[in-house]
Amino acid sequence: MAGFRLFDLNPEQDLAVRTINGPLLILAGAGTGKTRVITMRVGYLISEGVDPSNILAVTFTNKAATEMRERLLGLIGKDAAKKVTMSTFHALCVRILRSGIDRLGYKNNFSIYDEGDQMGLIKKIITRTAARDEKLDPNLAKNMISKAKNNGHRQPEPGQEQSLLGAVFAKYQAELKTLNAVDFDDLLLLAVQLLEEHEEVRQLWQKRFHYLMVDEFQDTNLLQLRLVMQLADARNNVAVVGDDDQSIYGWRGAEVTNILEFESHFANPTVVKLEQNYRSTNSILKTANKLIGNNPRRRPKSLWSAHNEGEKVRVIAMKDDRQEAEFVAEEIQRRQVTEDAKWEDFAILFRMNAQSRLIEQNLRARKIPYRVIGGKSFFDRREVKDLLAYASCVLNTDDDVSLLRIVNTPARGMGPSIVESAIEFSTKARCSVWKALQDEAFRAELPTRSYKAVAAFAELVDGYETRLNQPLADQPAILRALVEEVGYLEDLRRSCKTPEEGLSRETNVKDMLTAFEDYGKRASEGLRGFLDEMMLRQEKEEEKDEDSKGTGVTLITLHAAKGLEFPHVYLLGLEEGLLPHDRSKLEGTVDEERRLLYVGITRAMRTLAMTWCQHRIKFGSPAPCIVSSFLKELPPECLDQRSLGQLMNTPVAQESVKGRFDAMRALLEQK
DNA sequence: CGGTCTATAATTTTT
DNA sequence: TTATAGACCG
Repeated sequence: MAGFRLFDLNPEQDLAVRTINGPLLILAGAGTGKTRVITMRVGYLISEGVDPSNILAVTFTNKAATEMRERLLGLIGKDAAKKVTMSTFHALCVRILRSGIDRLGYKNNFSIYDEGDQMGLIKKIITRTAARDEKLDPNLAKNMISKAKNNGHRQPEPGQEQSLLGAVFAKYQAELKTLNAVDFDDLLLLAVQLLEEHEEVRQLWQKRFHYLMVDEFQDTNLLQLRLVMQLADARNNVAVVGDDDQSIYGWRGAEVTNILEFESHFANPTVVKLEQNYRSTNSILKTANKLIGNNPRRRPKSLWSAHNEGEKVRVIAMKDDRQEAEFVAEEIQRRQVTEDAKWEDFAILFRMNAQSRLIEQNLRARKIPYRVIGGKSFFDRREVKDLLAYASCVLNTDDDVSLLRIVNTPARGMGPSIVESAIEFSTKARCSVWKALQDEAFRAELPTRSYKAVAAFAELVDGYETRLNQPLADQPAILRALVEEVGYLEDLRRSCKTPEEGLSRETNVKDMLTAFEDYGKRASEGLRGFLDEMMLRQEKEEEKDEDSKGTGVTLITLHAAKGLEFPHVYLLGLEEGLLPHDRSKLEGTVDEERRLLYVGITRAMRTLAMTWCQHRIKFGSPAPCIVSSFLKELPPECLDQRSLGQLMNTPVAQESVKGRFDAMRALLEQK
């Protein structure tokens, strides 16, 4: 590719882009142009003669992958960009597994279980396994199993098999295998196993990718590291980008040590630090630097900016959470007018989702448009899951969880008693429920009516399975026909309380069917591929329709805010117990809470206000709060600390003339 | 069988 | 306060 130019890169960015051979660690602080460096580097690789199809860029989220693809498209053009593999860890693992999981005793048409499916299965196993006096929180079990798997364990540790948790773990794994299903953790676990244990598979993939790039490396867990190590061949062309100071997913299994001890995983890497920040004022950056400097075990970094100091970071004490919400809403409303700002320029950050409620009320009362990021997944919707379950069930009839979900939806005479006995039979015969339903020995026990219902259901599924698997089958049409034949939409409407709800659910189903048709036009993997994509894209409600983007004030948790930036940020609830959260002290993860605040602070471009309350309503009743200990770690010279009362007494005109005078007064007030 | 009542617990959530 | 899960009753 002739004429590719590296423009507007600072010396460190330039080094990161030009270092193409051997391990490379890019420590990219917040707002240092990370994505730009990654895409530029891909462009540079290609300009140096690397075949784009030999490049693999891995991200955590679909959103990041999409963004990178778009940026790359603008940089190197459609043809080359399309050949670069840009994928999430999980999607990559699906690709690896679809073409080789049979070596591990699964069938290549395996189903993918999301957390809901996983939970259902675990609950079932617990009730089946636990003795009468034993209890196990399914949620806890799920987390423990997930943690174990993310540490590379496919079964309970020796000695653990006797405990209920160990037994459940073992049974869960075994059951998944008979169901020919894998959960999200398995995708990584099994892909790593496949690569580690099967030389020929490993070589195949190593031959495929010569240059690896991993984004958000601080969030990788043990398995993801192992995956990268397996994919890297002897050339070890592994470039990772990340920031240990922004590692906030330790509780989900992320290993900060992956990035802290990069040198021990990939020998003699080039290490590049990106410290020039293009996002924030120096007041904000100094505040962030000082805070994070209190963390032990980090790669020292110090963000700086060519911007000026900017306004001081405000720290405002509130009487209570009501006042806090009122203040933020009022001020945003005022600033939107007086500072000629857009609603989109403001973001309100908090530790817990519960904190957003009061804010929402206040914003609504003032008719301020806002959007709440996070919340429930689109895929948690009943009708969406039902449709996916129908599809999954027909593609992999052994998928009990999906089968049980739709076996009597809509009602077709397959009531709980039949289902119960089918499950019982399947447990005894150690087969899937589907096999049980087909087994004459099982059917023989049933009364005539039930027998007929089972036979009809079996015929239905069987028929569609055959139709779908025919070569050149018009799969979208077949899926549509299935939905039609079972009368799903009618049943859905009937089960809804209001017509509006029914309509919205119906629309969701139709949208999915349309999405499948669209998928068929751009991909060749058929319903299986579509399902994979759906399962791995557990996107949230608000991400679904693009037009909802960019409208209004953003309400978001600190976790979800990583990677985003806003001109004006309000960071709420800087209180001991909230941030750092009480639980973090118990679990000894206060460092991570500090990083969380660090992430929050570094989201702000121009102004940042942090608030804390003397009282906050917790679980219905007001509780006294004390200011977060983190606040003492911030540099006083960058702060403008006051109580709300003091703020109100400041004339509006003076407020915009912040500077020396304010600083002096703040100093005096501190005493 | 399905709806309603009551006890219980209470971060964060990329796939 | 509120969400949710399991118990309980019509």
